[in-house]
Amino acid sequence: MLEEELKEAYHFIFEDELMEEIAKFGTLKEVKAGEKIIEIGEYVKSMPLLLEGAIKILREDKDGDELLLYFLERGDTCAMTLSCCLGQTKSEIRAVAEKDTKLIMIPIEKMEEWTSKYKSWRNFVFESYHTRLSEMLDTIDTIAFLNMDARLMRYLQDKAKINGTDLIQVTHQEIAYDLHTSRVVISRLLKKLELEGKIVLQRNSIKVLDL
Amino acid sequence: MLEEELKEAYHFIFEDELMEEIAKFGTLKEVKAGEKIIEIGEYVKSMPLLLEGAIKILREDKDGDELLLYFLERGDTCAMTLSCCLGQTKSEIRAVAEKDTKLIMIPIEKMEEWTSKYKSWRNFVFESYHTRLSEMLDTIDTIAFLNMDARLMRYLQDKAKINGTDLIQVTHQEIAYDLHTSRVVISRLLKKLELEGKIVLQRNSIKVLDL
DNA sequence: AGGAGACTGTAATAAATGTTACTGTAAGGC
DNA sequence: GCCTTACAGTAACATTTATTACAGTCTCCT
Repeated sequence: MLEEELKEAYHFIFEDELMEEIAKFGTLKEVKAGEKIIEIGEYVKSMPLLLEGAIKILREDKDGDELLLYFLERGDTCAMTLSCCLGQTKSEIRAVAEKDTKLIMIPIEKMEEWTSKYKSWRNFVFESYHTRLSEMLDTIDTIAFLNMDARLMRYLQDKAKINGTDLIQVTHQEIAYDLHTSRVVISRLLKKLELEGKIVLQRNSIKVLDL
Repeated sequence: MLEEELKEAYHFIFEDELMEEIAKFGTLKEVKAGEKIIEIGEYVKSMPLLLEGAIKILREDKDGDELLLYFLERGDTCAMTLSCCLGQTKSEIRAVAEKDTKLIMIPIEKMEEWTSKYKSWRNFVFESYHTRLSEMLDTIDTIAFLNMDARLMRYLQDKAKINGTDLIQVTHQEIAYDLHTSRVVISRLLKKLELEGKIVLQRNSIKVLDL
């Protein structure tokens, strides 16, 4: 069953022999929405391949407040974690399941081995780094170039897309945490977006119209 | 002569055989301070290894305004460019020489070859990605978590470090460009920092005291 | 039913940043 | 010297974001 899902998500990328190795040495991990997967400062002993679900990656400031960096989806791996594995350093980010999620965990010893052995694996790793750097640039653009209302709108759109529905289950406070601002600011801007006809507000959820 | 500088900067990292290949296939490129090295949207046909000098990496918003991402120094390579080379995509950033700079340009065909052939090269590439991701996180922290006065102070310290002197040759307008704000804001904050005894202002230059 | 706690709306105010406008001064060309 | 231009200082004002405070409503628990 693991093999099937693995195949579905990754057989376009990896050669058969590597697929077998992954199935052999990887272990399945299932996480419920909201559960923490990696904490800042932790040593990472295995690398995740995402089979199903979604993960949000967060950064923390010195006061313990958060900032959402980006989401990971099926077929993604966490280049940040990858980076930690290879460098044997502590995690610089926190990872939390956005939905119920299935992962395959690859022990780091295999990473090095596969890197020299399989071209497809090397390409996957490079490709992951590339995607992640692009995503980080996007994050920087959003933070540096956009006002809070535009950031909020983008956040809602991302969230809608990730969850595959325009009805987002989230409180104002949670949004405030992700965008590193205060609940009052979010409530105010959400109300403005509602008046502009872009969203509809309900208790504990938001319907995104403008998609 | 190229070989000597190359050796000085990279012989800790690369095995002898690879050093020879680099010397053979790489071409020396010299850039004066202020000169543009890579432009956004350009296809990159070779990868730079920094021998000497410093490069600043910039991002641009839709109005053409800039934002400084980070500096590169000796021994660094531009993971962003690397990423572009491997993926055959356009550059997402602009690179400008911060000081007079010497580079070795590696043709991209060699990259793929060396990646499978030399372990030290693979490690270098992975290491570069790791460093770059960390640097990007740092940039995000600075933008997202700090006020403009703290960002300014950090900017001045970085710049002093890169140029190896506490007397920075720069105008308020240039700083404003790098930090993506206006000249007036920078002048105001610089004056405040001067009153706090952290810097001394002169025409076209700033002396950083608090280091 | 009643109470506690989470969630939302909103006003009032403060602080940070952005914008416009004007001044004075230094440097370089003629 | 005189003119032009770049650079820096600063005031006045606008906008954006942050903070504090409080009220109203919904949900769940007992």
